[in-house]
Amino acid sequence: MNTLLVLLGPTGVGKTELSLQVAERLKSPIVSSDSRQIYKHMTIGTAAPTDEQLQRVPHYFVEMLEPEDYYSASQFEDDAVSLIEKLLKTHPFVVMSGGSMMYIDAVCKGIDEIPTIDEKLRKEVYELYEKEGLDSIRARLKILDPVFYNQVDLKNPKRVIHALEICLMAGKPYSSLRTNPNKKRSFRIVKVGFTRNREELYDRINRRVDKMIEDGLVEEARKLYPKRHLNSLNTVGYKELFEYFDGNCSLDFAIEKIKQHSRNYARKQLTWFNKDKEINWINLSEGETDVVEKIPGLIKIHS
RNA sequence: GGUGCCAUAGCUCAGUUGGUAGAGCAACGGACUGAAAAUCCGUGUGUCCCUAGUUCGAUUCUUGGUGGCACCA
Repeated sequence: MNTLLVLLGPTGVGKTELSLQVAERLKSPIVSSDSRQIYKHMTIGTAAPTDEQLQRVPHYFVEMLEPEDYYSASQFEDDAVSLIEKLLKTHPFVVMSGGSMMYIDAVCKGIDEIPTIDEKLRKEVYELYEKEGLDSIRARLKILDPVFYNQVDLKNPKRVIHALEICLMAGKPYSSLRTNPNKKRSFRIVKVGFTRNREELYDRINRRVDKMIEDGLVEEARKLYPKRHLNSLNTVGYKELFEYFDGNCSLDFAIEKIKQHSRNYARKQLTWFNKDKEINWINLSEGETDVVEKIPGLIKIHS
């Protein structure tokens, strides 16, 4: 059966270059599972593949959207699954590479059918939140969906608000839509996770941020500054520089924060990935030689 | 050189009228199903600078050091 090889790992671990080598070896295209590299005009800050790297192997879902375009894990599920099925007709292997946890799970397990919230409703609910606070949102959710009310993290505004939005949009309780599908795909999935020892990973992240600054991240962020309120730009590497442009901190402070937030993000990714028992881990700090040659073996183990 | 102030968590600092201590940030751990690089939650033992004294008991008071800052020479 044709195989989707999922390559994942925390930011800065070295996925991009390794994925290219693996894809070249398997004669596979690369499907990116990165919720930020999917946007245009953010290439430096998201460490997107370079033009040269993009030419080595065909890539999908890289620099595809404008920052103002709406996108979601669910849309990614639809788009990526149908693309992968199509590619697997002519390729025995397709490599999917990226670190966006929810995007990866959306493709591997699927997510529930939930109506898309239209802008008007979202605005209304947010205005209610601004005016009356979270308590009011909670109270409404409790009436519309007492089941989910008891499950949700009531301190997390985004979750509570979103649940209410869904209830209003769907005309039924959010909990009734949460079926935890675990959809079966028409292709085999093998997951390989790249990791490194913490200290080394952090060191790589710090150095990569310095390199981004050298490569012109400040100028890139400056051009995007007018669009700062877009969700796509609520992103490490940009939001800190926007604070600097606002005059709220020095450039050096912003750079330190970018490093720190990137490290925090890497840690969060590892927390998420550690729960996934299907991942075959490769620790790149442990003198692994010829990782690329190891991958086909891993694929066989699971066939 | 003299005088004054300061020395407490990785950092910035609070505090204990003498009963061995706590905030913010960092760090670490966790949650996560249509905005996810988002959003949220949990975790605080540290020679309270060193030394000698007073005391049942000192991080807290006193002596003497050491280091830092300020002012005066």
